[in-house]
Amino acid sequence: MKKMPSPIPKLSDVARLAGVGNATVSRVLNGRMNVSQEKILRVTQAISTLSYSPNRFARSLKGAASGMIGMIVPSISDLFFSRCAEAVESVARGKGSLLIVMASHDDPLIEFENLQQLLLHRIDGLILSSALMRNVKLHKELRELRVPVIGLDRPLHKANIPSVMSENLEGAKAATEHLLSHGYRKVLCMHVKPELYTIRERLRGYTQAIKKVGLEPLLEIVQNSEDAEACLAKHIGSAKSTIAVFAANNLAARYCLEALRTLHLKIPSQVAILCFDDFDLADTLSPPMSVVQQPVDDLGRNAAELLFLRMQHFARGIPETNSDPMRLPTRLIIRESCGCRPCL
Amino acid sequence: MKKMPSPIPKLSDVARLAGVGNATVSRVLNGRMNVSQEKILRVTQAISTLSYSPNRFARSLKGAASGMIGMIVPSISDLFFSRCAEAVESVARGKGSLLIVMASHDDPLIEFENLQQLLLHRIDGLILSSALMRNVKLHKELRELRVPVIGLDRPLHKANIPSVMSENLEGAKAATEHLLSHGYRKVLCMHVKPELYTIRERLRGYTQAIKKVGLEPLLEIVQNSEDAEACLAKHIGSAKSTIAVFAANNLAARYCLEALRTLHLKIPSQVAILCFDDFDLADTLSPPMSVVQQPVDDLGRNAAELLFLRMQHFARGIPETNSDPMRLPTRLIIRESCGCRPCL
DNA sequence: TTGAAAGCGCTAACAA
DNA sequence: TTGTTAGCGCTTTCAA
Repeated sequence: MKKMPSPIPKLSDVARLAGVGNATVSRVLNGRMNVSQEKILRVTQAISTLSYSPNRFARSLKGAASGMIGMIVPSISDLFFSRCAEAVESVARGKGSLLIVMASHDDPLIEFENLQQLLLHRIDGLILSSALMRNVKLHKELRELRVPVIGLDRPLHKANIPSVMSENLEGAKAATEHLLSHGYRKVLCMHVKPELYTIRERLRGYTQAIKKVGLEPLLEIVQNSEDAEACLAKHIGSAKSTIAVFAANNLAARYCLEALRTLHLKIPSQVAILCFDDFDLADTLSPPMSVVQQPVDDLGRNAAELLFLRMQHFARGIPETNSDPMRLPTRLIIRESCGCRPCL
Repeated sequence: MKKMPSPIPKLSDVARLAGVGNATVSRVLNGRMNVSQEKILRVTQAISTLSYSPNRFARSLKGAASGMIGMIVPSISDLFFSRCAEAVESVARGKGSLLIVMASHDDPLIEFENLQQLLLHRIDGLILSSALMRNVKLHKELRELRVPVIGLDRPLHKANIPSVMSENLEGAKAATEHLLSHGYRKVLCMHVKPELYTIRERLRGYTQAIKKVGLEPLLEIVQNSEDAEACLAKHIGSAKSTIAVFAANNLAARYCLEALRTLHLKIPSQVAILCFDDFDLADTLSPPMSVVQQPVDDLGRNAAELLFLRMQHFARGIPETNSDPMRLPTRLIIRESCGCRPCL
């Protein structure tokens, strides 16, 4: 029985059709200079008539880059990370790379497994929002990696890895100062997950602003809307005047919002609120929510661009020079929930 | 100069250390049965002491699957698609596959390029929320693909490809019927992008419900909140009683919500509203929004599982039998915006 | 400027 | 049950 010719054309098919050697086709493919115009033409024609495209596996087996970068984030469906991922994908697309996104669900073990998977697939680089900052094992692993890594939203300088994040401290400080400028004497800070770097930074910013005016910081962890209710009840009890809440992220804001509804408290006349992290309906709520907006797209884009730069350096053997985090400024978006009147 | 031994161990390193032939290592790696217990042990030990893992490129060059599946969606940061993607990623992870997500931005050209990219990387399968249903070129392309494809949210039966989606028509019908059951005589349907299959189906469901009670359907395209305002003003003008709005997706609902706020109209006493697609703060709004909830995770999971099934069949040469869409039921979540009282 | 030929790391057919 | 060996499709010396 005769063997059918493979339906998928290969380099040697192109060579045969063009009447040249394999090496010449390869040279044309890779833009090497030392090929005559005539053969270049013959080869390119053969390529297009066969609609040939090179087999990436064979190339990569020979040492070429895989053309894929990885990204590990706590959650794919979280708006913050999905927007970052979209920005990263967009940059990657421009560089001819594909993006593989994996979710760690904030579990260091899953994160580690994801990392292994990505390495097995020989990604050329990695963007990592690491689940656990103090994970010594991971840090060691990362430092020994044969692949450039950029941190996103969470720092990795302990592993000597550069990262991109928002100015969490400054943003929180500005937000708190804004609330204080309204004259509120009682500004509390509701937050979740204080173990996260970003949250800790925001708490620090809040605390700095509060202490600067000689007040005492009121830090409250809220795990759900009931917590928020209790917290609100506690603080509003004695207050004749408006109290203010700085929510350290939009989950905390959500709990607070639910609590306010349950307690029938008016925003901002009884409780003013301002939260870190913009969210989808912030400007559609009544009243619209004032927020600290993170430059989400820029975070993703910068991380991606930094990564591709590192990958270039890495390929040429240029060592990492600088692992200081890149910090992007936030924007304070004043709407109405903080007590400001709508200004059009 | 002596050549440094490659720092990355290969199969032959394992073989040498274990004192066996390459083929034996390969057999152990692939779980072939005909290897003696003793050698299995020696090989596995050698593997772990070298912490060896096989080179995927070499394997794939030999014809093995790439261990990657692709997913093309209009937007990565859209909550609906990102949640689908998360579900797909989770299934893929369980099957030892990686997921590559690309955004088409609803542009058929980008979608086509993305598809080409994914094919060059030799994905084993594809989940596709196609930007253009009538794209003949794409359909032809898809039918000739050497890779199994599953549609998601948007049908591809014209390309003879199975897909997974919500019961858009039935969900919209039930929602409209619910609004009608409140006694509203004027139930309009605000929508965006009627060219989308899902929207068209929802409009059909709405229309069926309206006609069944002898009313005239009132279909209104709203591109922004000003449109929604105008539309609302027009319909509420003569109405002494409450009017109701069925928003065909959450974007339309958002425009409507903004319009209602601008016009100082009360929900649900003056305008009742119910929308297709749950969204993040639907239950935190005042009043909480009644919605038609899509089984987002199930959509993603089912699409992924269907894809892996197809991939298995495909590998064994079993032809596609059935390209009927799989339709998952929606849930009507009654909150307060439709006029129902809160029931705890 | 060109082509022949030697691998990249793996799998599988074939021999032993 | 084993090991030897010939490729998978490409890139890259090396020699012409």
